Formats: sequence, C-alpha cells, structure tokens
Amino acid sequence: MKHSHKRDAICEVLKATRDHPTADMICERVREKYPEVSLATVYRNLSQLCSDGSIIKIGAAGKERYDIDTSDHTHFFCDECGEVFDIFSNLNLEGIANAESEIGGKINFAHIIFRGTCKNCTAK
Amino acid sequence: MKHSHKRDAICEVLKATRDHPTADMICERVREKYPEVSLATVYRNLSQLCSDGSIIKIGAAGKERYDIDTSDHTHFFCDECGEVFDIFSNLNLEGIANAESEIGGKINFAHIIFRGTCKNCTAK
DNA sequence: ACAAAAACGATAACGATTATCGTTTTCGAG
DNA sequence: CTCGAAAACGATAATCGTTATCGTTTTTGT
Repeated sequence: MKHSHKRDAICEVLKATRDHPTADMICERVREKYPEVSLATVYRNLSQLCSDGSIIKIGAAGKERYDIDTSDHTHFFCDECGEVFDIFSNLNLEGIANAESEIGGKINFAHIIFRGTCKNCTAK
Repeated sequence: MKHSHKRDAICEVLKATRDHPTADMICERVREKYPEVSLATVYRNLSQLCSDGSIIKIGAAGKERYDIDTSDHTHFFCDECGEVFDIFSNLNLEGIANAESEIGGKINFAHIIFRGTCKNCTAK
C-alpha cells in the first residue's frame, strides 16, 4: 500500500518504539519531523492504516492505543503507570467450544487483555 | 449498602433483564417508573454502584454497558446486532505464568471478551 | 504541464461521560 | 414532630477523545 509522507512518518513512529502510543502521543512524535502536522491528519491516517490492516487498535476504553505489530499477541496494561506491554508467550484458552454451545452462536475472536503491575512499578 | 429510590430503580432495571443495558437504556427504563429521572442521576448512581462493587461495567469501548451479576463470568458481543450475552461456561487460560515471567510483573486480571455472531443473527 | 485524486490543516461537530450548582429530599438526634 | 446536616436530585455546562467538514495544497499519472 502506498503512503503519504505523513502516513509514513506515523508508521515510523510506531516502529520506533513498542509502547503502543495514543493518537496524541503519535502526533507529538510526528511533529519532531513535521512540526505542522495536525491531529486530524494523525487520526485520519490511523484509521486508514487500521482499515488497511497495517496497524491495530488496542481497545483501551476511553483512549485508544495503536500497535504496528499485527501478529498474534496479547497486551498487558499496567494499572499503576498506564503503560501497555506486549505479551508474546503462547496462551491457550480452553472451553471455547462449551462457551459457543452455551450461546448457540459462532465465536470469531477471543480478545484477551491482562491487567496488573508492571516490572518497573513492582520495583518501587 | 443503602439505596435511594432512584438507585433502587436502577438496580431493579438491571435485575429485570440480563441484556447489559447502556446508561441511556437504563435511563429510559427507569423513566417508566420515574418519568422525571435525569440521565445525570443515572450516571451518578451507576458509578456509585460500580465503586460499591454492586455492579460491573463491561468495557465496551465507546459505550459502556452494565451488569448486576458480579460473579465470575465472561461476555460475548454479537458483531451483527450489538447485543451482549453472558457466558458462564468454565474457561481456562493456560500460559499466564509464562506471560507473567515474560513481562516480569504481576498479572492481576485476565479480561476475556468474545466476539462473533449470536444465535439469532446466525439464524438469519 | 496539467487535470484529477489524494492528502492536508484548521476547526467545528459529535457522542458519551463527568462536573457544577442551586434546589429538594431524606435522615437522625433531640 | 422538628430542624439542620447530608445526600440525592435535575438541568445543564463542560470535558475529552474522535470524526466530519471544507477550502487549500500536494501528489499522481498521462
């Protein structure tokens, strides 16, 4: 897929750190290269990249975060500092078949999110 | 815990159906008994009941839903009709220990949400 | 080189939720 | 029962993240 300069810059920001930034964090960082960039442009491109499948939105109620790693992995939200971390360890959820027959429908995704206290915050 | 009349009515609405209504759905239903109730009152009481631990909020990005069943269960969101269903089947998530050691922190909750097509919508 | 399409920045609009504030209701001690 | 304090209320303004609008600028393909 083709990218405009600003859209490229957004992808680079997402590649540069793995901290799952919010739209305004991304905007700030893109401004280091393009100081004039508008938050609207950031949002416009983020939703475009999501439709593309180039990036994913991490459903964090109230404030979305974005991840350029679209491979299968889960996320850990630290309740102390609010940071989001990737988890690549294999997880296996048993009982989906039963859940499916309980509701009598079709389960397409099991969305898993972890919450707790991260390494840094535990250290304190 | 003590309840005002309106707060009671909200709990009754939540007990009456198990469809995890949103704040405005709850407001409409409370109005059948108290036509003058304000949406502000509904929100005020809902967040109070959440702090109490009397009810839970089901993190559905963009529009919260509420559940008076605080027992351990998961939720299934139908992508067709938007309805939310309870799942009481036992689920077992393997690999949490590995995930925990991967991040080096402490995992307190594993929040699981299912998405798919419900019984009714599959029938169509 | 030039027209059409895409992208842009500024800003208004939006929808869900929260905060404010003056009034009303409830509660408990006397 | 009464009276004052505390809680709850309704109306509405404010907030916050996000999306839509719109006139301008940039990119693209021929």
